[in-house]
Amino acid sequence: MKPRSSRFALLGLLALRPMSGYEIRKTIERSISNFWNESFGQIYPTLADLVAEGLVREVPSKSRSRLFEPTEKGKKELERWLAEPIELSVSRNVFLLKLFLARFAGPEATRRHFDEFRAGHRERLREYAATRVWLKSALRSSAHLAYWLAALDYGVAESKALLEWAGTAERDLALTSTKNEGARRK
Amino acid sequence: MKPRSSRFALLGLLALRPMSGYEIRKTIERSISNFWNESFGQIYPTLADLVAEGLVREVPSKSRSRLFEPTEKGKKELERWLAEPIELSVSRNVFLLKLFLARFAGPEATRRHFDEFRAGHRERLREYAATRVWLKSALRSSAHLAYWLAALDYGVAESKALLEWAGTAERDLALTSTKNEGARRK
DNA sequence: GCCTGCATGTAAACGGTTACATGATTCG
DNA sequence: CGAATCATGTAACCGTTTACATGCAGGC
Repeated sequence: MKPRSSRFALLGLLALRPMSGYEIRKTIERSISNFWNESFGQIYPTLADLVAEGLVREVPSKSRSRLFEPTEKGKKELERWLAEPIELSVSRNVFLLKLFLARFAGPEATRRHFDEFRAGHRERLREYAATRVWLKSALRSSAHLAYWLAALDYGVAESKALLEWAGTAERDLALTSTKNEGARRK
Repeated sequence: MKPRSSRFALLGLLALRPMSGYEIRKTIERSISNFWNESFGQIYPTLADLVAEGLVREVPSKSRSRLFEPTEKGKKELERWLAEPIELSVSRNVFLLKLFLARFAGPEATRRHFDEFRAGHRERLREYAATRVWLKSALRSSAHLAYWLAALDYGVAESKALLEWAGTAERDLALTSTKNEGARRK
């Protein structure tokens, strides 16, 4: 995640079709917000940088929005970045941190975290299902479809697995807690 | 992840046993580095902050390392934080971003990403298995064991699911790419 | 006329990593 | 003796989020 991937995210989105900063934000929200986000405070300055570097150019627009598209150089740069190897970075997981320290909390708190965790992932699965239907009809002939479905299924696989894990994990925890009934805290 | 969780991570680790900044770093590396990391540049100033707020105090030490432990107030604060609900945040996923944009890259690049992705998760599973063995013997009587194993299993479940996903996803992609043989790019 | 959504941007603050500086201790 | 590791800390930088400021357009 280190090497300024925001710029490439923007570059990639503009490669789909010319867009304004505002449209980029909306598009992200509707498509990749499950694994990627950009704020306006990031988008507009980055867009200016990309233009300054000749990776993106502004195209004339009838409306008051400023449309941008990648230049040839920009497309090359995008391809280069896409081919670059990915270091799988460790993203912080507050849920796991709290589980790791759960001995210091009451069992009620942990149970609530598990409940919310499950609810969250069930909700995500519902969203994914809706997105899947929509994608298939809206992008019937798009060359991107297969990749976008694959990305969607990543989320589905993850949430399903974590839901299952949550079930067994909580049952296991209940078992050991009844065994050492009494003493809490360290 | 928003509200300064670093401080609580340190507080939680110090609740396990009094530690120096250096030891905190080492402990993180050996235990929760799969889902949490702190750098020295973060640890030492945060430790100073925690002391200034009366959540942590320094305990005398024979060696040249400065040992810290949570105060009563600190323990209370930790418990309070542990009970707080968790908003499941979206962490950026470069792999998925590249998959989403894969139409702009060559199929070789995508194949390589998948290979590395699989290799990475297989490696993780190997590490998890080793950690599991070690944990069970080293913490046989610890009240933390059950939680730590649960946290470990989270990673196992995730990696297993993603390995499976990668297999089917790549196969699906291969199918559609042979169907639309010829045209690449947009 | 007013509210919502469209639209662009800036400034400040934040959380975090990296690099640097320094020196003691331990072990081969 | 020299290298690795222990140990503490600071400064600079980076990417990102949040809040703020501004104003137009379209529909109720």
